[in-house]
Amino acid sequence: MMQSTTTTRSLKEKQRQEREALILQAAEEVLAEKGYHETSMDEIAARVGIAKGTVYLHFPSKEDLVVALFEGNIQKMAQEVEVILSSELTARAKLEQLLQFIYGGFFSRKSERFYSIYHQAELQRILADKKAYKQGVWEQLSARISSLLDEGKAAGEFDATIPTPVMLSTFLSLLSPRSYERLITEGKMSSDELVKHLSRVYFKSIAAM
Amino acid sequence: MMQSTTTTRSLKEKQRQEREALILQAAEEVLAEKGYHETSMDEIAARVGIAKGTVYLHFPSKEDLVVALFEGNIQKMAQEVEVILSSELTARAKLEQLLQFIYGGFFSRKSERFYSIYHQAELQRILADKKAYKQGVWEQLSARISSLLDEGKAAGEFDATIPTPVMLSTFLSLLSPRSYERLITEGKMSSDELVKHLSRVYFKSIAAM
Amino acid sequence: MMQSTTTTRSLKEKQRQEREALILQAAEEVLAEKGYHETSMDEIAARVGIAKGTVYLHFPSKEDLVVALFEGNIQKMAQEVEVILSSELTARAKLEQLLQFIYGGFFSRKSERFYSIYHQAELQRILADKKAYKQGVWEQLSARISSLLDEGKAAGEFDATIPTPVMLSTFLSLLSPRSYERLITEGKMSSDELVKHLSRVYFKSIAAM
Amino acid sequence: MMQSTTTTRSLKEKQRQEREALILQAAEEVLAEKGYHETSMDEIAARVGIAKGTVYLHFPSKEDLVVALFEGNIQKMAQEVEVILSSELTARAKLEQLLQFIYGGFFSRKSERFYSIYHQAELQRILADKKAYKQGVWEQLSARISSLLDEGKAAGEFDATIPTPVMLSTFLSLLSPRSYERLITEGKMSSDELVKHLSRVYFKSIAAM
DNA sequence: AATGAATGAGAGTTCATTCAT
DNA sequence: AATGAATGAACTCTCATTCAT
Repeated sequence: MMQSTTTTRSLKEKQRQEREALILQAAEEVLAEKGYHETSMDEIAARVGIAKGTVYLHFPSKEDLVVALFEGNIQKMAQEVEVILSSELTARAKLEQLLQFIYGGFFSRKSERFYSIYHQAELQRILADKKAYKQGVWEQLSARISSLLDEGKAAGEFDATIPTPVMLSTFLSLLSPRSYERLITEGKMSSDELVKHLSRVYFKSIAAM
Repeated sequence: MMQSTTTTRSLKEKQRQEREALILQAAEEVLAEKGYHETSMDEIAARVGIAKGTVYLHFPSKEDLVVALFEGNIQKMAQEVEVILSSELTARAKLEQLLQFIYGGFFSRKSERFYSIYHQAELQRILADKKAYKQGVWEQLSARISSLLDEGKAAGEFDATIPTPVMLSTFLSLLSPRSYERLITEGKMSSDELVKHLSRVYFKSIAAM
Repeated sequence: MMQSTTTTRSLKEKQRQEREALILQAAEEVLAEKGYHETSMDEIAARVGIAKGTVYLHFPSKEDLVVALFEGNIQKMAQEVEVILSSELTARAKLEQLLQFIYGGFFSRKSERFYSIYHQAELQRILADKKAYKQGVWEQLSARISSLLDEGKAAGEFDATIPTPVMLSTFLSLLSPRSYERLITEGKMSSDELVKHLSRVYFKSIAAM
Repeated sequence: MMQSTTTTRSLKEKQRQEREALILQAAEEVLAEKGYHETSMDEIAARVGIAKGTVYLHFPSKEDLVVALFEGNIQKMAQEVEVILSSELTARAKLEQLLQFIYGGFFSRKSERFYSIYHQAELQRILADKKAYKQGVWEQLSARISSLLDEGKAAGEFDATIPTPVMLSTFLSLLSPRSYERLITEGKMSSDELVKHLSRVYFKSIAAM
């Protein structure tokens, strides 16, 4: 009896979370396609195949919906990045893995879209108000990579005459693949090849002489 | 009489163009501040100090207004770039000048805003429909730089084992200064210093060995 | 067996009526606080501690719920009034008792709220459609008091030159205590004192000369 | 030239005010019929024969619309009342004029509706937030009448043993004609007759003995 | 040519009501 | 019987666009 209740509850809870995931997924799709303002709650609901009101059972507002979308994605990304960064590799190897993760694992499967959404200026404005995670996650990542670059300099791997912020920025620009995207989507090369080239070019650029 | 009319006409025409410039300038400001959808025709008109209807005498729609804005900016930029590219310098020197132009001349004065607007995904969608100039200008620029890189390879300046598209992408990412912007605005370095560092890093990365 | 069923049934029936009473009570509270349209079925259910759907098992609609609320209150009030009116007192004494009942007994305990709800224009509109009880009860009360006033006139207690409808209206306005309420809630006087003053003033106003 | 501009401007301004008056009038009608929450901006606009958006050109929100409605009415009423109260009459005569004004002049023409709207509890809640005028006008009126009653007591006109707040409340209840309304609308008597009766009854009730 | 009042489609949001569990 | 997730009509408000003046 008790079990039945518990079972029922967890079943419902599971269904609830599944639906929430579907909503987030649909939102992600439409947002990537149309951007924040041209995405309507009606369309998100329609894509999931539910009524508009139902979306509001899960997210109290359109803003909250996209915030949840980002928090989920950023959380997941941050965790996987953390695994890489806390491994026992050289600075260079960690950065290479990071690139591989973004382009191969994370990016090409899921975050192609994530990036395309995340960089929408309209969303930046919305998310800016809820800085918590942005500073809490993005800034953290920046700090971690800066340390890594400094370690590399100390270990004689990297060129100490290049300011770390410059190294960081050029690396981050590799992680926010605006231009590189095209190379893959236009079929000029595979993501593996691209990562190989970018790694090589990047490490050559910052290598100690 | 005839002359008077002509004079009047050209005077009026001049006023008209001045006003059009004012509208474009106001639009640029508000777009940079608020993004496409949160920019209202009302506010643009108000900033110029004219009536909303008057804006429509110059541009048939909000979309056309921003398209005109970009066409103007891109045209100007393309011209100046052309001067650099058609000079008698080495490939490397041309690319360095290009960077200097973006960060020093064009970027810091005017295109800080241009870039912040241009990268708004909402606008990309709008502009995508009117590909004409995008392909006509951006693709042209890409093609010119690709040739330049190939020349450099041929001249033994650049590393021929790096695919030109990769070189191009990394160079273009230097021209679309997302991350680099911060370094300047946060006061970590001057735009001159930044360009120096970026040039050095970039050419080191693609240098022939 | 039969008895057990009956017992069970009456037990359930009793529980049902208790719950119904709780719903009505909760509805009364929220309606008094927020008015009809700002009262949601959700909040009523939440206050009772049951599900929204359960409320609909007792009342087929929000409208029906408030109609039931009034019918209950008016019924109770009518009964108690009837006791007073059918007693063996003089017209004046009956009217005094009526005032006392409203302000002391009924009003201060329960119908402060009843009145505050009943006078909401939004509810009047709803109730107007279901005139049955309104005419059936309120009009009845009016008729009874009119008779009483006529009796008083006949007995020489009241001033026969004042039209009975006027007497009735002024008396009814004492029973619908809009302005008088404040005197009590602002602590200017007790409800007993207020009734004493109102009685005195009222009977002075209609006294035979 | 200048005159033409001025004329045009004042003409437009006049039209604007006329339309604003039409909107207020329509709002008044619908509000009286349906109450605040069942009144939609759509319906108000439809009654005026304009688009919904046009209403928002005159009033920034539904709330502001009804606030404006009341401020206008209360302002007008307050002015006329002030004329009466600052005249050179006896306390009693002033109060009689006040009654006449409400029932004859103001009430029967315009404020029958005003009262029916003003007493809607839903509106009270809205107006409560913008107390300014409520306290500024209604409380002022109450204070003025209290003084008047005190003057009457001092002059031996009124019964000093009745607390002024009680006198005030009974008088105010005459001014908020809930029950009296019926006497007129049901054709039992003219408003003149009603005022005569109410005056007589009221002053008899508070008369010094 | 210039104005800005007017328009109305479309957005986000709420909530009484229904119904599968 | 009881639940509460799902529904969708209806609401307020915005703003690009039009057009009479």
